Amino acid sequence: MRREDEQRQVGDVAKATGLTVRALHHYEELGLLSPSRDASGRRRYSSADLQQLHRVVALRGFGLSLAEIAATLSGSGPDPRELVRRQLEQNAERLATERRLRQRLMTLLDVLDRHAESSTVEFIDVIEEMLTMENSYSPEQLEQMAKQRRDLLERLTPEQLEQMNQQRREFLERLSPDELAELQRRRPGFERP
Amino acid sequence: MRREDEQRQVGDVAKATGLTVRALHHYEELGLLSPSRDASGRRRYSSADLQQLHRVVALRGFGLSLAEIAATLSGSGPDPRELVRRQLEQNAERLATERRLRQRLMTLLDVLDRHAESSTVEFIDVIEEMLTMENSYSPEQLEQMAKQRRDLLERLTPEQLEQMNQQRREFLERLSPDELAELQRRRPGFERP
DNA sequence: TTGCTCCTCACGTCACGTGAGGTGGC
DNA sequence: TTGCTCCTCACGTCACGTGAGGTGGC
Repeated sequence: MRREDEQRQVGDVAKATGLTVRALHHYEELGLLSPSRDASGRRRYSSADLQQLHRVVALRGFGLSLAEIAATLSGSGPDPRELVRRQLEQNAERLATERRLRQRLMTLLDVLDRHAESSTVEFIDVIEEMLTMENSYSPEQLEQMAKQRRDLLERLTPEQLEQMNQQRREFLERLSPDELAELQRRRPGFERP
Repeated sequence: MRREDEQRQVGDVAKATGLTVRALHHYEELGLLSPSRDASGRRRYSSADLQQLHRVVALRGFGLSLAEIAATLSGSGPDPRELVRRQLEQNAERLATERRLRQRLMTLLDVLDRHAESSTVEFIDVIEEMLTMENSYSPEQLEQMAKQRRDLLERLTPEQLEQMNQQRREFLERLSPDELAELQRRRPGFERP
């Protein structure tokens, strides 16, 4: 019999769980796991160790930090419901952050696609323009604008696209000389209508 | 005249931008910013420095790392469109991760709310149960289950809640002795129907 | 003897936070 | 002289990644 007591080595555990050996060492350093050692000093994971490890992995999967996991498993952490609610709050914040970023990126991509010759210099110019826009418009207005743009672009026929270009030309023609100068100052490569 | 050439000190810049002095030092260490120094060695930020700083902040706002910002501003980075597309991909991944986490957390909160006496021990037990569930059910199934549960809970009348409890009792009665034993093994505090 | 797995340091990552200890400006 | 702002180290954070250099097991 190779393994008398079903004690796995660290490499086996790593393969079975998808964790790295280093991660297992790390969890042990933090006291989350305490496998025994054999005569030669090698770690031996019993089924109880594996169960403990699964708890760690489970809690990590719910977004807890390793310190929070240690507190939870030792019973010194906050009430479970409270814990989960906090995680949900943090998750909601991160979701909101990522959604805002997505809005900004999509708007930026729209602008870049509209702008044929987009060198890096112009790219930065566009970004600065977006910044000033974001400072002068409310987030709701910007979100609405981005949404409309996306909805439109998704269902555009060639005729509609031509119509858009027509509207753009009309928009440019309605600008006062001062406004046009301002636009050209901010966009050096901008063609006159 | 206090400020002859409109050169701001690092503290002024920090206040005006909402960044910390340390962050400004850090950007300078990375070569993102190079304010001049006055006779006594203090940093002086010209309007050109401030513009450069605004570019850094803008790009950071689009999710770029400071190294990516350095590459972009020096022109050695990838094409702007490609850059934005990559950011969108990473953003989509993070969004998906956060949405999955949210599903898991809400399902967990549902289970905890259903479970009156939720000590930490039982909490971990519930989590382990969810883990085995997640391994035996497909993500779609779980998502569907969580969704249904949430939709239901949002519109429950007291009568419907009683009906749910009734269904739960019936479910438990339909279990074989073996299945019931299994359930009790996994949930020590579980009451018999 | 040769691989293979294991061991223990110990530095690196990323964007700063946080003192420590000291100096010039108003 | 007293605050105030500034300066430069330099270590800490978080969850490991990544060698380095060495030893025991099959």
